[in-house]
Formats: sequence, C-alpha cells, structure tokens
Amino acid sequence: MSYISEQQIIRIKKLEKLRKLGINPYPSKEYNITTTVQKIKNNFLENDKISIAGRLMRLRILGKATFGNIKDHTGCIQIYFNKYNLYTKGINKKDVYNIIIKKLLDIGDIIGIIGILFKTKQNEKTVYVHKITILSKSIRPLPQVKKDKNKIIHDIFSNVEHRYRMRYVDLIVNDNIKDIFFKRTKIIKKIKNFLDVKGYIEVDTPILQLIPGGAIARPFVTHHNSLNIPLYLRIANELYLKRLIVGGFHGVYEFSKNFRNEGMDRNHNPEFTVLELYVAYKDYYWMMNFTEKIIKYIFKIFKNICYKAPFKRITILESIKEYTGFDLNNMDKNNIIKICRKLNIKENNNIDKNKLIENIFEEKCKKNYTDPTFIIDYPIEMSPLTKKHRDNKNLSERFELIINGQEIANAYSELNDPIDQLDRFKKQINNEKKIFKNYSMLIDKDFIRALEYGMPPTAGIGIGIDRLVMLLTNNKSIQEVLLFPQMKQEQEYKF
RNA sequence: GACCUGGUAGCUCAGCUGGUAGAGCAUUACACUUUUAAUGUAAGGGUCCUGGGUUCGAAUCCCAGUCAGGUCACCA
Repeated sequence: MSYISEQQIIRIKKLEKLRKLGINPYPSKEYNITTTVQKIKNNFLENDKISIAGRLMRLRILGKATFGNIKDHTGCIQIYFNKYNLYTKGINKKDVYNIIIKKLLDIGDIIGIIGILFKTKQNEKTVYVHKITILSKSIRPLPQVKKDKNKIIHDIFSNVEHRYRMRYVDLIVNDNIKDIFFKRTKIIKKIKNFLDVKGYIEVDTPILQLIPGGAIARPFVTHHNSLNIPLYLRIANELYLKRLIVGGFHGVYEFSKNFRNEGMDRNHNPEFTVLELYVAYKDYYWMMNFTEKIIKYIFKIFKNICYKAPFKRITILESIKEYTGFDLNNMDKNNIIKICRKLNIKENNNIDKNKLIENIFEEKCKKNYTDPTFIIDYPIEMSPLTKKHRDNKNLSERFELIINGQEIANAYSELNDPIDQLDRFKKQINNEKKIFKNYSMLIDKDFIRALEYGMPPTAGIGIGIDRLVMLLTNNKSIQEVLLFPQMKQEQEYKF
C-alpha cells in the first residue's frame, strides 16, 4: 500500500541512476542562456549556435533519432537529438544518447541545451542539440495535453479543482492561462500610470485595522498577542484614504486587498482587490467624467472596444420605472412591498425599504445594462458615507458603474460633514444589528475627529479590479483571474 | 447556510437493471535516423473520495461525512 504512484517510483529510480552516473539532477550552478524560444523563432537563422533552458514537454524517440519539445517562458520549440554529436559533462559519449536521452529523461524535466538551429524536412524550426544539462529532474508525471493537426486540444487538464489547487501545473500545461495574469498585471499598471500622470499619489494604508470600517461586511478577526487586542483584516480602506485627504493630499489611491468573511461564489473570493481613489475639491459628476476616461482608455487597450462618452446616466428610481413601470418616488415601505410581490421579488417586513429598492434594481434592471451605464442618485439611507444630493434631501450623490450587467465601480461625493457622518454611523448600526451582533462594532471616532478638522469636498471611487479583469479577459469566474483562489483544505494530500 | 450534480489509473473519461475494474494519452520493454496527437508489438499500473449500512456479492443501491462545481441565501 503506497501513496506513490508507479510512475513516480520509476522516476525516483531514474534520479538515483543519474546520481550514480555522476550527474547531479538538481545542480546549483547558474545556467547561461543566450536567447529565448521566441527570439529564436522570430529571428531564425540556420546554423546559429544557441543556448536555452526550459521544460521538456514532449519526447518522440525514433531509434537513433529523437525529437522533443522544450518550453521556456516565451514559448515552445522542437529539439532534436541523435547519438552523434551529443555531449554531457563527465559522461561517456555514446551513453549520453542511449542512457540519458532514451532512458532517463522524462517529460517535465527542466533542461538546458546548447545546439545549432536547423529546419527539418517538415520545415519545423528545430534545435540540433549538442550538449544537454539536466537542471531539475521532475519526479511527478505531467498531464499530457495534446494538440492535433487541426489545433484541437485533447485531454485538456480541465478539472477546475485540480487547476486551482495546482495552479503551477495549470500554468505549465494550459497555454492560455499565463496570458490572463500577464493581462491582469498590465491592466493594473496601465491604471496606475493613468493616475500617476494626473499627479495622484499611490499610498499604503493599514490592512490590520482596529475598527473594520468603510463598508458593511463581516470581517476576519485576528489577535495581536503583545497588545492583547483583536484586530480586523480590512473590509475597505476608504476611511484611511479620506484621512489622507484631510491631511492635505490632493489625490490618493491604493490597490487595496480587502477581506470579507462572506459566502464564496463565482463573483466573490474572501480576499479581493479594489482600487480606491479620492480626489479633493471634486464631486461625483467630475468623477463620472473621470471614470469615463479610465474605462474608455482601458477597454480600448485590452478589448479594442471604443465606448462613447458620456455614458448613459440614469437614476436608480428612473431605471426601475423604465424596466418595471413602477414609480417608487416618495413611496412608503408597504407599497414597495406590494410592488415586490407583483414583481415576484422576495419581500418581508424585516427587509429594509432601501434593500427592497436595491433588490428590485438587481433583479429587474441591472442585467439590462451591457454598455457602461451610471446608475445615480441612490436613496440616502443606502449610502452612509455619501453626501446628500444637492437638489433632493432623500437622495445621495452616488453612482455605480454597470458594464455587462456587472457592478464595476461605486463612487460618491464624499460626506465631509462630521456631525452628519456621526449621525449616519449611529443609524447604520441600528439598521444592521443583525450583522453586528456577532462582533462588537464600534464607530470609528478617530475618523469623525479627522472630519472635524475639516475634509475638503472630495470625490471618491472604488473599482472592483477582479471583476474588471474578468470583463477584460472574458472570464465568468473570479477564480480564473486569481492565481491562487481560496480553497478548502484537501482532505487527503497524495504524496 | 439550503438544494442539485459530480469525485473511478499520472491526465481526460467510460463503466447498463448489483456479479472478479475499462479506453485513449502517459509509464515500462523491444523495434525504428526527420518525427511533431510519431508509429508498431507486448506489459505493468486502482484505497473506484472517506466511513457505515443493505446484500451471498457494492464503483453501482441506502445513510452520514468530505472536497469541488452549479443554483439560491448572505455579500448596503
């Protein structure tokens, strides 16, 4: 009884054989390469001598000749061995081919090769290997994903559980995966660049917080031993960035890893990334214009879509009117409940009025907005950190950006009246007792104090980076755009 | 948290109303000097997710658990 598969045992034996031959299967010395696969292919010159390193992905032994494929970080190229002209340090020449190549080399091994470029009869760019160095022996068999002449992929490594748990294997054998993450990094860089050019400052604010503020969500709780206090992983960084605006920064932003102890699904991972940006002396109208610029810029680059600004702007109540025919303006809760019933939307007396409005929007309206649309002017109670609307005391100066039926950004004219803010925090805690009963929720009085010193009028926005990347890379699941999505412990780890 | 679906060889999967576990690729051996999903011949490889139950007999039926996916709830 063993947890080691037959194939692994065979590979471990090969490892021992290599050592007996005097070959270290895990050498420490730097390996010099002169080029990459991509460069070779782009500037192919027959008889060039090159040195590259990478992973052996395929081996085709034909007696006295052997073909293989080696993959480095830029691509995959065919290599060719035969029993003449092959050299490995310290090994009898004829043994190199007969023993090392034919018997001890495995798919998955990481090797360095020095050789001469040529083209085969089939016109395939190939490296004629003169010297091979084993750089790292692989003792676990790689899934064999194969592509046929028609580029149809066979036996694709597709089990998502395996792919997410062993992302390293996913990255090795599934060609398109790396691109998603290259793109993710590029998207973030482009946005940073866009903001830097405007003179906004990237900052770091605490991940461990005394009071998890700036949103309502169950936080992850941890404990500081020497201070003997609970600390919370941030659910948002909003209140800290606003403190910086109080402190005199003109514009600040942070790509914030936030943590929420909530359910997981294809749109939610316990840790996720949000870009938060705050700019002094602006309001949410300015922020809509600014958001249009970022979104247009990013979608042009990464999807080659040219959205036209201004994007559609519609108040949430108008949107509901448009898609349901019901005008909720000035309507009391009882009447809204009646409408929910008519629309077949879950309702009961315990659900907050604004939550009902939001549910109607989510169910009946949101999915209709495929082109970028600003949903604006939410009821005031839904937005405790937002300024009252300048023209309507029941509304707030807030917008959400919807693209493809997905909420991508949330922004406001930031509330900077300290007395109003304290009042709203108190109301919010009353409204959300159900959520707060499991941990002691405190009002962030230091944040109120900061506002008391005076925060300039400010516009702020949060952009969900994971969802943006999903949109730009055509992925339907957040796990596909996170290198290591959250997983439960495997019950049995096979060694 | 609820419900539905799934977990079989390294990978991708088949396995009917219960009767000693199958394929392709991968692996091993032999053959083969231009292959590229190499080919040909032969062979080996299994905790059928875990635990319990029903049964003469369970991969298969039942119960519980576990992991994953999906739908819903939660996530202003």
